[in-house]
Amino acid sequence: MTIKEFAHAIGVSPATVSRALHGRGRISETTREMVLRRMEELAYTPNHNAQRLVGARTSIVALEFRGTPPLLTDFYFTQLTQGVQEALQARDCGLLLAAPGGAVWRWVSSRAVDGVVLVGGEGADYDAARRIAGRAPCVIIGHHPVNAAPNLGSVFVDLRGGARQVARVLTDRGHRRIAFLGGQSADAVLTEFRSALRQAGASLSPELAVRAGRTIEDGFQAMDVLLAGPVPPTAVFARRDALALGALAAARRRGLRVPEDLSIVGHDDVPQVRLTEPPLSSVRVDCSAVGAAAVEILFQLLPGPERPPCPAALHTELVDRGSISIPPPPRHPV
Amino acid sequence: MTIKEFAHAIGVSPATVSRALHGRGRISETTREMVLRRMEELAYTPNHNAQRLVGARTSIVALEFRGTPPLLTDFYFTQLTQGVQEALQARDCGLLLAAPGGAVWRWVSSRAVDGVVLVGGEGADYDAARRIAGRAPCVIIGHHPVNAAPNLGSVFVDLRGGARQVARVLTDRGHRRIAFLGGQSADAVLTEFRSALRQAGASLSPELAVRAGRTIEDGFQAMDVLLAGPVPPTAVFARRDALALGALAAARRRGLRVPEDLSIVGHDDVPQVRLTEPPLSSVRVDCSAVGAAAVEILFQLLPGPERPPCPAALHTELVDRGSISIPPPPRHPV
DNA sequence: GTGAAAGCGCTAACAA
DNA sequence: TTGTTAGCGCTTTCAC
Repeated sequence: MTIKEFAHAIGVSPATVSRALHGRGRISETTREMVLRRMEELAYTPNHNAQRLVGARTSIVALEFRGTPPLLTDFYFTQLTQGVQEALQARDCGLLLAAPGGAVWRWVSSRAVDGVVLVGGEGADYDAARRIAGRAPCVIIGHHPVNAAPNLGSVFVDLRGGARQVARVLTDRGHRRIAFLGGQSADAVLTEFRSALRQAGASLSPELAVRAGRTIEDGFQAMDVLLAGPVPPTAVFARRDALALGALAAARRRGLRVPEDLSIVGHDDVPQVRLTEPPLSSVRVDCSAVGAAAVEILFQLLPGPERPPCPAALHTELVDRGSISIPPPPRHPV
Repeated sequence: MTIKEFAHAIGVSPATVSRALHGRGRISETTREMVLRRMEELAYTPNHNAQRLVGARTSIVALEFRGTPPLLTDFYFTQLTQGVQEALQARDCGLLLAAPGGAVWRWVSSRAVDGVVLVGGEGADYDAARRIAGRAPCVIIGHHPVNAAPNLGSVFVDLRGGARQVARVLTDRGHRRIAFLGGQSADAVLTEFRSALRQAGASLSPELAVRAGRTIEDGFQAMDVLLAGPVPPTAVFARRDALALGALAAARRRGLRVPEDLSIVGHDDVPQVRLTEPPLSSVRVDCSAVGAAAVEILFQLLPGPERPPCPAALHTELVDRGSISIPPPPRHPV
């Protein structure tokens, strides 16, 4: 049923129906109610495409994940998506899940969506974001605030807090030989962890900062090598929980007790870390909140490109579940 | 840029541009190539809404999850979504992730999408599916084939194979006292498991068929009660991996070895079951394939409501990782 | 093989 | 307060 047919059926003009529908324009409360009521009865729904064609308000937002495809990080994907989903739903907006690899551009340029949330992987994604922002409001989620640009907002997870906390807890309990697993050398977690250790009078030995991959197997390998070294670490901080799980397995394989012989801390706090024995301590990132924040910013951007976007920061914190202990007495004189 | 402006800019009529774009209608190869080339140059993209308004081909499909929100089952969500996503991408279609609770109806009735994949929870969802099918092609994913209806297809996971396999493996290894955790009494897994046990000369004692919940904690509680009984089971089949994980914990708590003292088999094969010691055997369901199959069916439905839809079945199979053993020698005379 | 024109369903000026 | 009308950008007959 079209608006014309419907309007005719209830004895008003299309314009009146439209006005009743949006509350805009002058219309009497009586007519408005009548139209709305009969809309229910006749099950009339306005055509979404026609509405968008004439430039109606924003109704669909696209979400795209850049960067490496999810791994154990499925949790990340689920949580973030759910956060975005719920926030959009509260605003009566739909979520278009764009395929990885730049599909979002198609939806933006064809005006199928009127906003974009981009989950950034690496640096190059910022260029993509700026390009998109030229066409529609865009919010990029990353680990760093983005230079303000018209139509471009950003939400970033400030990874430093959690890293600092881990450094503090480990050093406080007396650890001095501490390892770090995973992450690029420019990674914020590593950087912050290293400097926090230094501040605490400890330090991160170069041979204990391992650039591992992202799987459990990677974590196992890396930890196994470390434990085979002359002076193995008494604690390890893994940039991803998967690596931490691998480290746990490696320790077990060598007959080490966790946390008595080796303290382990992960990062991201995926559900899996609660299943091990002992449950692993991990740095929590509230992905759902990140998604919600992104939508929040996006809607601040909507009024127009004039408004200067303000990057929103979310912080991380250590959740200690008991895989951290004091270091064991040295087996070799150091 | 509109088609009019673009057409004018390259010296042809809008109609020609449209023809070049779709390959339909009479158009010379030369013009076609020229238009396409200049489209790239001038970065013209047709307006998606206008295209849909005039009733163009299908370009967006909605996906909605009914039923209980994901738990440990996040994996289910991720995999299924990914399967749907990839299949749609291959057909150059977009994915609208509808909010749980019926949001999909809005997108269908407003013609924002031209197809729907519904992931059913309980029975009532079939009515919703039929209602949707009245407006747009719809495929429902469930555990049972759906009565053919115009415009309505179905993909179902045939749960029987896996259940039968579990029954066979357990009885073959000599188990006679076997427990079942979770699931409604009408659940296909339970039904099939019971009848397969019977065929093998074993049986499922009523007191060992426990209607547990869906969390790890639920599994722990239920298993704990069973193990406290006078003649505890030597093997347990859990309807969900979460329950199996709980059962494992309960066994551990009582000092039982797995699988020597208690064999455990889960269902769904979520990644978590590989992390335990020993890794749990589980019945695998290929959710990604289910999603892809749904899209496949959906596109068979598109030509029109005439075509009779044929329910697609996917089967389950046991993945044995080593949490199944022969039963321990009886501690009490039976 | 190509162009002109009608119309998809809606909103927003402008009239009444 | 309500109705009339002119497009929004596209596809698709129908002429040429």
